[in-house]
Amino acid sequence: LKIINAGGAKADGHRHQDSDDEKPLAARLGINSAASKTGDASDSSSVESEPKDEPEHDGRKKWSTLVHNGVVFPPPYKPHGVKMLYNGQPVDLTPEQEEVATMFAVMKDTEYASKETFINNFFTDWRKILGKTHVITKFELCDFTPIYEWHLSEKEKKKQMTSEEKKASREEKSQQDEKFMWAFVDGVKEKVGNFRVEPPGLFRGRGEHPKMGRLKRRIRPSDITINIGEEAPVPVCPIPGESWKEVKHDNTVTWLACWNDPINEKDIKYVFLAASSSLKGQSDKEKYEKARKLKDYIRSIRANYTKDFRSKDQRKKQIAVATYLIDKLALRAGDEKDEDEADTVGCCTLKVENVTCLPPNKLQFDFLGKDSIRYYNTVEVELAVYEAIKEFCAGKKKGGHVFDKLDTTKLNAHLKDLMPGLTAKVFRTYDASITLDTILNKETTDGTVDEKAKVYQRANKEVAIICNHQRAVPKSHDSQMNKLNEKIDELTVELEKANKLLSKKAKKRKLVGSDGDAKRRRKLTPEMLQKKLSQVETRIVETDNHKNNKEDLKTVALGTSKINYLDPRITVAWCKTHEVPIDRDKHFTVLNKLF
DNA sequence: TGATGGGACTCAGAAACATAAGT
DNA sequence: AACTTATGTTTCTGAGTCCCATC
Repeated sequence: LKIINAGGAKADGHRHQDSDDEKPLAARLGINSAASKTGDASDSSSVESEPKDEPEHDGRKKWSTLVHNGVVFPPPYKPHGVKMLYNGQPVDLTPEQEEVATMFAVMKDTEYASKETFINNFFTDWRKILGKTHVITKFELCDFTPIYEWHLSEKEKKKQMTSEEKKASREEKSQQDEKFMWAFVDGVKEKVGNFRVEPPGLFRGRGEHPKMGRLKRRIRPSDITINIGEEAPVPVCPIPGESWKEVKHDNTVTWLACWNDPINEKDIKYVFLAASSSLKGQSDKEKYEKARKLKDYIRSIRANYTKDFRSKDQRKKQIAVATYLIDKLALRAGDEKDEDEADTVGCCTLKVENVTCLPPNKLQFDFLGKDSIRYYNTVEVELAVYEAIKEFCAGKKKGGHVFDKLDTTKLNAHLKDLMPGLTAKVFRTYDASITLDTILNKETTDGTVDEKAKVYQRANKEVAIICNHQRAVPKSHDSQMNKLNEKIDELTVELEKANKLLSKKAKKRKLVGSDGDAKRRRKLTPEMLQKKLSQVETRIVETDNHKNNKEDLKTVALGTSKINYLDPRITVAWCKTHEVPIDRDKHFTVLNKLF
């Protein structure tokens, strides 16, 4: 399968995928699924993993004892007393009213501040706090500038603190947080992830979220459920006179505390352990293990869906085509979404306007996916798939689902029949592993560690592109590019100068003959000049590479794939065989210990 | 049998922050 | 040595996936 890039708004120019998908890994990893356990540890870059199944764990019980200290609440609001203007006049606000006004004022230089939905939602919620009789009734007459300026000066004050002061306040904070940072799971000290309760603020939904700007109210102890071992002391509620909503002892879950999301009361926010904890590490490992297992099944899975491309059963046909897309393009499953969320789609929820059929057999995808990130890609597909998509779209009006006989439940149920535990998202992990492994094996050469690290970054980049991990162009990008260009110009001038000097000397030398004395009298011998010349040359090349690399990665977010998709076992094995120190990367250093 | 909704977990990019590199 | 700036890391919290119970 060839994916022809049509040049997206972002992440353009480098989409491609190997048609030989599973070759490199399959060749070395499991030949047959069950017996491959011992066989696959032999190869250099294959991965050592002993699936040490914890016999204790029936899959439901997550811990036997759990001890922790609960959560940290944000400090109460401290009024600043700076008066905003209404219709040109300063207005008095209660601390509660001022708090919300400040939340808005502070967002002045974000995109949100100029979005209608955001403003409307904010103003509606604020007016509830202002009360019906308050002078403030029209947003247009509000002037938040005084508060914004107060905020700027506060920021400046913070910046002006000496590094000792900064360090001191940092240490004080971490001392306060210390007891909340750790939990004991079955007696083992583990890091807690987000022990801080989310502070109140204005909701910052991604994309065109209908609820953006709504007030996210303050969370109080009476909102919070604590989950802790039966034996463990219940954390003291840190706010005097208040108490927890509930204390549970549920060892089938891993969370330490939870509360209902104030924006969406049916959603729950959890306090979990950090990624470095063994509980998280274990499920991470299971994820990668499942992706590796898929290699043993992929051939038959592909045969299975290829057969169904022409099925008379429309549902079977849709499952086949959807699976094909998920396999080839690493699309997300695409759950159904609520009306009051941003309008985004995944595979199962693709709408007819998201896919364009380009004869003879190309499909152009254009839709907003998770986090409202645009997926824009033109792909050459098997003719049967092309025809099927055309048929699915035929006669449906805008907004209609391409896969109307399908949802993620049905799709996953079918995948489970093909391989135990298989779900749609496993294909993304699988794709990432294949890509990482293929590139590392194909492109790593004997060279410096830096050169090898560049190869790794290339692989990381390709995975990010396949997963469509994009980022906004960094604010400083243009200025950085300009600087690099200037640097290159400077160096080029220097190079030319040196070149001229050199040829002048060569001429002179010709005239004088190869007189050693004449040479030595000069401060710069031709040899020295030559050396300088090549130094400048390499610096130009280096700077140019650096520049191109930066431009190349300006819209690619490498972090997400590194953390969630790159199998640490592949990385660690590669580091070992190519003598790249693992501790060049903090993330893999941590995971190496964990895995 | 399938729709609906709740629950728990992974995955997501931005922003804040810390540190290293460059001047 | 003292800044400034680039880069790497952590925090934050929103947005998905997928499972299960219920009707």
